[in-house]
Amino acid sequence: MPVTIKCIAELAGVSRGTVDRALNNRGGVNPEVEKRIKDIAQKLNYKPNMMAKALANSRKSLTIGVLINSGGNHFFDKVLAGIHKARYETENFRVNVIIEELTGYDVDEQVKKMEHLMRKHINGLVITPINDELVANKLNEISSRNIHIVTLNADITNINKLAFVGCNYIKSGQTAAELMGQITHGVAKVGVVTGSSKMLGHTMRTKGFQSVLEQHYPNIEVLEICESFDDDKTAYEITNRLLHKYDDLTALYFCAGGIDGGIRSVVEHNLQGKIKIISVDDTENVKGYIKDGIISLTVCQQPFKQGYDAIKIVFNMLMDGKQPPRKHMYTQNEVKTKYNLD
Amino acid sequence: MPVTIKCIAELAGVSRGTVDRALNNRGGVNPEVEKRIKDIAQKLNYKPNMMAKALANSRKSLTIGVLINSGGNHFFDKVLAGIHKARYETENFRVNVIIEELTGYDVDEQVKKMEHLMRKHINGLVITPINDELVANKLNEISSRNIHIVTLNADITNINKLAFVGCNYIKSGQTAAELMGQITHGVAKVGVVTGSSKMLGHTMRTKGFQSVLEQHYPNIEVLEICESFDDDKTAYEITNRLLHKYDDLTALYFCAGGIDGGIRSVVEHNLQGKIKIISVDDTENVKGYIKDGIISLTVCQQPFKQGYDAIKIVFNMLMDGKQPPRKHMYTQNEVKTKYNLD
DNA sequence: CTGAAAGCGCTTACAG
DNA sequence: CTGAAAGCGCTTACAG
Repeated sequence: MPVTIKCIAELAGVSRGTVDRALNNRGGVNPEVEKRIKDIAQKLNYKPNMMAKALANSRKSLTIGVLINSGGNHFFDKVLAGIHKARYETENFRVNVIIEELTGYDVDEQVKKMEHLMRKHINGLVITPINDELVANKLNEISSRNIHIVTLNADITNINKLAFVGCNYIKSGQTAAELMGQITHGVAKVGVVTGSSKMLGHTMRTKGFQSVLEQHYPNIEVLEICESFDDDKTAYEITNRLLHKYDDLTALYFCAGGIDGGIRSVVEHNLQGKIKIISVDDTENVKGYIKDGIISLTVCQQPFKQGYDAIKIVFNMLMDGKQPPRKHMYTQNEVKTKYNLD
Repeated sequence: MPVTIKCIAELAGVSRGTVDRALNNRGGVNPEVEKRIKDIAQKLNYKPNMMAKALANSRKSLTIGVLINSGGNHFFDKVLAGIHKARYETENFRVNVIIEELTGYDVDEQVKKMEHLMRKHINGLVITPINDELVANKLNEISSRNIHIVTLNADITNINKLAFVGCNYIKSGQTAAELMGQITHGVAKVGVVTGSSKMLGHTMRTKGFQSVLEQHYPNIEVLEICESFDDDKTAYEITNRLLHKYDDLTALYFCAGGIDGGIRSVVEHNLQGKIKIISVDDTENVKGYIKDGIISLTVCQQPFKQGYDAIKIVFNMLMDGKQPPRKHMYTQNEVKTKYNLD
C-alpha cells in the first residue's frame, strides 16, 4: 500500500490540499506546517502517483511547438516518427504538439517561424536551430518568457536551454576514424565530404575524425575536406573532383548529407568495392549501398530516439518540473553494417 | 477536447458504466446497445485515457515474477538495471515485481523456483529459460493458468508465450563475421570460443558467423569451435590450447561468457594487438580490453533495454490486454569500438 | 441487462 | 493560511 497524500495529511493533521500546496511549493502555507509535512513525506519516502497527477492536471492544456529543418531531408523522417510517437503518448495529458517544417537553412525564415509559434502560445519549443546570432537572440527572448527550449539534432551556443538531444558528433567522427583505421589496416588516403563548416555538428565530426587519425593512425592521410552543403549535386561534383585529382585515393568518409550524389560519382568511376567508404546515418539509400557492398559501414545516431526524447524532455518539465538528467542528452553512435541494419 | 466515455454515454443515452462494459467486452450488455456504443466510439475515434484507466485499476494489485540466471554473471547487471527501472515506473500502478536470481543452469533448480513463484500468485512471468523439456512443460502448465510469459535473453521452443525479448543471435554472429571479414581484408584463420551447444543463442551465433564467412569470405577459415560453458577458467584453457595447436591462428571470436579467461591467455602469450579479436557484449572488463586495443570491437545487445522491455510487455498485457507488436522483440546488435563505448 | 454512486490519488477555485 | 468539495476519466460493487 503506497504512501499517498491522504496518509500524509492524516499524520500531519491537515487537509490534503495543504499537503499538496506544501509538497509542490505552491506557497501560502505556514512555514512550520510546511516543514512538518515535508519531513513526514521524506520519512515515509513519499513518491507522488504520476497517473493521478497527470489526470488532475489534465484540466489545463499545454502546447509544445516543434520547428524542424526536415523539408526535403530524409534523415529527418525517423526523427519526425519519434516526435509523432511522443505526441501520441502525451495526448492523454492534453498536450498539443504543433509541428512546423522548414526547408534549408535560411535564418530569417527560421526566426519568422519561431515568431509564428509564439503567437500560438506555446509552453515549450523543440527546435533544430541554425547556429546564428539572430536565432540565438530570438531563442533567448523566448526562453525569457518562460518557454522551455530543447535543441534537437543541431545545437547552438550561448542560449538558455533545457537540453540538447542529438548526436555526440565528436565521438561520431572518432568512431568512424577508428573503424577506418581497422578496415584499412592503418594505411589509407582519405577524401572527406562534409556538409558545411557553418554547422557545428559537421565541424565536430571532421575534427573528431582527424584527431583519432593523427593520434593513432599516422599512415592514414586526409587528402582534403570538402563541403557538400548537404546537397547531392554538389557532393557528386566534389567527389568527381576528388577522384580525378587524387589517383591514389583509397577511402572516402561521407559525414553529412549528399551521400547519394557522392556514391553516384564512385559508381560512375567504377570504383565501388575498390575504395573503402564509411558514411553517416542509415537512410534507405545508404542501407542499399551497404547491402551492395559499396559502403563498408555507417555510423548512425538513433534519429527516432532523438525526436521522441526531445518531446518527452519538454513534457516532463512541463508536467512535473523535472529537469533532464544531463544538459547534453547524446544518443548512441550506432555502427551498422550489412547484418545489423535493423 | 478529447472524446471521453461520458460523451459516448450521452450520445448513446446510457450510463457511463454501460459504455465501459460494452467497450471493454465485459459482457452482460444488450447486444444492440453494445453495438450502438461501439459504433459511436468508432465514429468519434475514441481513445481511452490511459492515465484514468490506470488510476481506476490501481485498486487491484498485480504481481510479476522474474526468474533470471544472473547469479555470478555480470552480463546480467544491466538487464537487472532495466528490470528495476521498469519496476520503479510501474509501482504507481500497484504492480509488484518480485525477482528471483539463479546461478548456473540447473534444470531442477529452475523448475523449483518457478513453483516457488507460482505460490506467490504471480500474474505474469519473465524468465531466462533453460532450453529443456522439463522447463518447457512447467512453462506450459504455468501459461495454462493464464499467467503471461515473456522469455528474456534466452528463448525456448514449443511454449505458449507472449514474446521473446533479446538478441537476434543469428544476426549477431553474422555481424561479427562481416566485421571480421572487413578488418582482416578477408584473410584469416579464426578460433571460435562459444558458450555451450545446449544454449540456443550460442548455437545460433556460431551458425550466423559461419554462414557469412562461407558465403562471402572464402579465405577465412574457422579452425575450431570450442565451448567455454561461460566459464573463465575453461575459456582460459581452451584459448591456451588453441594458441598452441594452431601457430597460424590470426583471429579469435569470443561469442559467449568467459572472455576474461580467454583474454588472459592471449596476453600471457603476448599476442595482444597481434591477433584480431571480436567479442560480444560490453561488460566493464571488455570495455577495458577495447580501450587497450586488445579487442578490436564487440557486438552488444542492449541488455538494459531487454530487461526494461520484458517487464513492460507483461505490464501492458496485464493492464490493457495489449499484445506486443511482434512475438520476437529483438534488440539492436550494437557494434562498439573504442570511441562509441557509451 | 442497467444505473447511481463511490473510488483511484492528486489539484484547485472558492469560502472563510 | 487552511479546509471542504468538486473534478480529471475510468472502473466496479451494489441494487434493482
